[in-house]
Amino acid sequence: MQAPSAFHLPAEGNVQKYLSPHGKSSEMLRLGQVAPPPQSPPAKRPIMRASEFHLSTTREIPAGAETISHQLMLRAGMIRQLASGLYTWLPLGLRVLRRVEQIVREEMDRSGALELLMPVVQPAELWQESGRWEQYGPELLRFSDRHERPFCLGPTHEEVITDLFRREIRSHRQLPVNFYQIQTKFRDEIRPRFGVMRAREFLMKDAYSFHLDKDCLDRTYQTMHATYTRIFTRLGLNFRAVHADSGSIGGSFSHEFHVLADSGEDAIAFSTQGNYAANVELAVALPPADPRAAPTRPMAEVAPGTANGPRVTVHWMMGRDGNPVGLVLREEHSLNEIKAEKLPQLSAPLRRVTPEDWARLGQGNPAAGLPGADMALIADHAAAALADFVWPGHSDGPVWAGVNWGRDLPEPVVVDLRNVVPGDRSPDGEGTLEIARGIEVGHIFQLGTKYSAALNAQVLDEAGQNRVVTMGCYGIGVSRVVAAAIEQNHDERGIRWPLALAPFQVALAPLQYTKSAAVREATDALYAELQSVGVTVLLDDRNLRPGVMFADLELIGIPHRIVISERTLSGGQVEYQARHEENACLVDRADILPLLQSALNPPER
RNA sequence: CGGGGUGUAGCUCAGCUUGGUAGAGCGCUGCUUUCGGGAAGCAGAGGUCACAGGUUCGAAUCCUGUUACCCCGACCA
Repeated sequence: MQAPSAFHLPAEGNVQKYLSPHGKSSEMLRLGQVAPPPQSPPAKRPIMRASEFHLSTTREIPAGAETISHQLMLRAGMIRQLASGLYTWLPLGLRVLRRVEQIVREEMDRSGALELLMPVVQPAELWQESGRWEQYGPELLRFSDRHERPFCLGPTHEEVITDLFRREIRSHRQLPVNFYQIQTKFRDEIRPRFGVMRAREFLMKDAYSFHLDKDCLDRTYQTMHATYTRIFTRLGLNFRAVHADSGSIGGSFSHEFHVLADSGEDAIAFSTQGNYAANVELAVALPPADPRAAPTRPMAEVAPGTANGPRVTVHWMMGRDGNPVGLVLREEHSLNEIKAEKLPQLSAPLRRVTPEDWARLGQGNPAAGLPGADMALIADHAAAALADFVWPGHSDGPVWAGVNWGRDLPEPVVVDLRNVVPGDRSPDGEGTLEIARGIEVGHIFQLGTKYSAALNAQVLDEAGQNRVVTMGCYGIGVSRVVAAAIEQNHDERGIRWPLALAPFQVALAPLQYTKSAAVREATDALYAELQSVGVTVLLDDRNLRPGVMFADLELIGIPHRIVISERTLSGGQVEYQARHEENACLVDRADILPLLQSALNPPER
């Protein structure tokens, strides 16, 4: 395209008058009012022909692609890897990415948030001001410009938005405000993997809201919760919003949005009957309903194989005071390190006691014996409720059976220490917990004043006093959503896009397109009809053997396929198959348009 | 950063142990026949065997170093 640089490109609706050699434009030219661009080529109709679209599929499973979404994105020709964690989006993949982006944008706009765009490159000063220049690890990619001034590539934009806010917003009357952007992020992940699922460079929607008080923040937070729910619903994904740990970004209150898929990296627990849902990292394990039973037998040292009774395991952690603390759980339960890290008795980055530590402390490994009364013990509720239990011995050595709290061991501090397991009582009291795998695609936080205080972002309140604003932040991993959608929607033949994400809604698959005039005419006519009612269509004019063409269209996951052949055309029919259906069906040519229109516009749920 | 693995044709891989100047399948180009589920025949194109150094008459192959990518652990949307 040769857009004449001296002129604005005409808006699409006005193209005609500029292009017409005889119409208004020449009059206008004569009148000397508007100089049309010289000989702009006619606007090209966006016919999507497979032969011109660079479909680039492969049969082989690419080496080094572990997850299904990564394999399928490579096989379907959606992405190509440039370097570790860096991907090019090919035309097919970009169409899907844009679909996600557009739905996110529409719903954010609808929520009242305002789109802006911030730089990827950020000056170190802001990060020094917030303290994160030092806090953030090596995943913050730092570099210097030609003047030796330090910069970083933005992994997130709290500093930049807070800086913008403090320069722009003066009065509480301008609040609340919620700014968002859809922008490339860079995190120098230690180990990028799973394709765009965990890339170093990725596309993210991040929003930041500003408020004078917590109530106002709460309202926007709820609005974002509802907005995210709308977004993932519109995307056609099976998802859940769960309570979450607020992680390193800090803050008090947060929800994660997970796309459910067996390959997900996170475990999420949710109530079978109630509304409770939480990341397993955070899910509360209720104490057993029944109190501890009384001891019934004496403690005895026995061989490991002969011990009867419930067993416990002990995790020795370094305490804040430098002495070991034993964390006791039932053997069938696993330690929740997030919960453990929050215990005031333990050192803040959790650290296991090493053999060297024991030696330095002048103590033998207590796994070789029962801990004495001077050893600090913290037990999980479930372990604390045991009686006559088995205490572990040293490797193959003897164990202690018939052990009881208070009699053979000091009464422990009792807390929630373990990961929940399926069948646990739900913390909301309704039903029991189930556990599913999820892929985190969204996260909403109440940040509080962490950044606004550090960067001194204040507004004047009603009383004319300066007040530090309180903030929320709301992220969606846009590029990750694409991969997550595939993890959730695929079969042995390839991708099965939810309609909202599909790169094309309909594929036309003519047989003998270049040989049969009847097929070509019928196909072109159908193409034009579909396009005129706004359906996105891919016309596979590659004249491939049917098997190859079908396999390609199924691999790339187009939801609806119409096969046009002389055989069915002679009976006035075409063949229709939905991607998620097992079999095709014959449809009268006259019925195909209404059929597709109803398939593409399902009634509101 | 630890631990492990792999770099050979566009893709997936053999060849390396035992050194002798590089192969298969798929894909790609041309022609012919085929044409409703990844066709067949014929003819072709395509590789400084990741890079550098060394050993050797001779290195994809043996040695040393470097580098890239992948997998397992701590980070994260």
